[in-house]
Amino acid sequence: MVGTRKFNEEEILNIAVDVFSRKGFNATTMLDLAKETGVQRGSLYNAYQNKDIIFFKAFSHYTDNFLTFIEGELQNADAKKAFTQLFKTVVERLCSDKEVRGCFSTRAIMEAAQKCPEIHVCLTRFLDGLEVMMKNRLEQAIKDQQFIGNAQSTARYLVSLTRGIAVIERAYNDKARMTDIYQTALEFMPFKKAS
Amino acid sequence: MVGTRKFNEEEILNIAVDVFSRKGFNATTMLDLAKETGVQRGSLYNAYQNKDIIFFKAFSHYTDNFLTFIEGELQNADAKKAFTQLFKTVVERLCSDKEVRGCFSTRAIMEAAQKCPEIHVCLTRFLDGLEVMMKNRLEQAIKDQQFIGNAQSTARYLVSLTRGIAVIERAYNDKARMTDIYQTALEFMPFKKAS
DNA sequence: ACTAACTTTGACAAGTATGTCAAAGATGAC
DNA sequence: GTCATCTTTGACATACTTGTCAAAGTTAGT
Repeated sequence: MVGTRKFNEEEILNIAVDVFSRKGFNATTMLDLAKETGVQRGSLYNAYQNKDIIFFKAFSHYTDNFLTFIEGELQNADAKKAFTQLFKTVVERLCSDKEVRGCFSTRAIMEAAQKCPEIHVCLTRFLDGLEVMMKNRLEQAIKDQQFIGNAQSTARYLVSLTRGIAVIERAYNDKARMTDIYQTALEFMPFKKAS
Repeated sequence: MVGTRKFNEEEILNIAVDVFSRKGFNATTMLDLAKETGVQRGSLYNAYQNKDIIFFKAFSHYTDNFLTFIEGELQNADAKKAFTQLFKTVVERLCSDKEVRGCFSTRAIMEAAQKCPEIHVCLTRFLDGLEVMMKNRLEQAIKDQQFIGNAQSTARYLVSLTRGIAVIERAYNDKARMTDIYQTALEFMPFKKAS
């Protein structure tokens, strides 16, 4: 590669995720991104074509990380513990970091997905990925006789619940409340100890 | 009142709810609102001061309607049926109407609440209202021996679930999926027929 | 009919965001 | 060291949005 790029793409995308998370899609301008990344606006236009594409790449980057990270959380041999761990991590990721960050996939995405079909596809692909991951774990649990129910429906339900919790984060920014919610949900589910 | 206003406020607010629902808060301009309501931009600035205030009034109007409407849905003497009816109505309201409307309280609100504290308060008040309504119904169910559990936590959990379903609507716009989700959730809950 | 009080209307000014481009600056390949 | 190639930078033109205001229009009360 000649005339190489000066900035680190990974770094730029992480910052972009952060900015979009805080401000939302529409409220984030190219100037905002330029300021916060330290990369000139013109360079951003040169490297990516526009805001949509930066968002798309940032979101993809975020979801890839998120999914691979989450997958590890479901490893516990006890199904209920596995899902508890998953939700605990989701909540932690929602609340942690700088001030209030909110869930990237729920906030900015809703705005961006509307105007950009590619991003909408990216969103559903992410949710589908989450769903498949949970579904697989639930099927395993059923085999292990730790759970009885429809894996597909339950997975979709749990995905929906994670989105709901993300919204609650935005409204109340109260970790205890979010924890209470997923614990209540999991208590209702017919998990059993391995027999 | 002298020099009376020519437009009907109720009508304007309903249209505003619709426009904000479709476009989101930031993407909606005063010009959009003027075009769709048929009221000149200057008149809107005269009547309300800015977009925030129009949004605030529109949102309040929407939630007032929503809550009073929803309350009626919980009347069924059988607790499980009551909540099923509630979710059914929520889903119907999310999907019905013109094209995709999405949940006003989940989409535009997330954007607006961030920049405007008054709107944020309005949002939590709405969610709190929903929560109280559900909590009351759950307490009744406990008295009726139709449910066992913590009414407060369960109510919060169900509120979160309604938000999650609203997000799913945006992502998939699939009524069957949304129905499946709340049915799955309600099946998990320890409802009993009246004894 | 007149007036006071309010609304409507269109125009204006100022600020903000986008996207493009030419000139200048780097860098790897030869 | 030179060249071809890409990146960086700042400037520019365009378009959009906001908010304000004066002039004109309208209406209830007297």
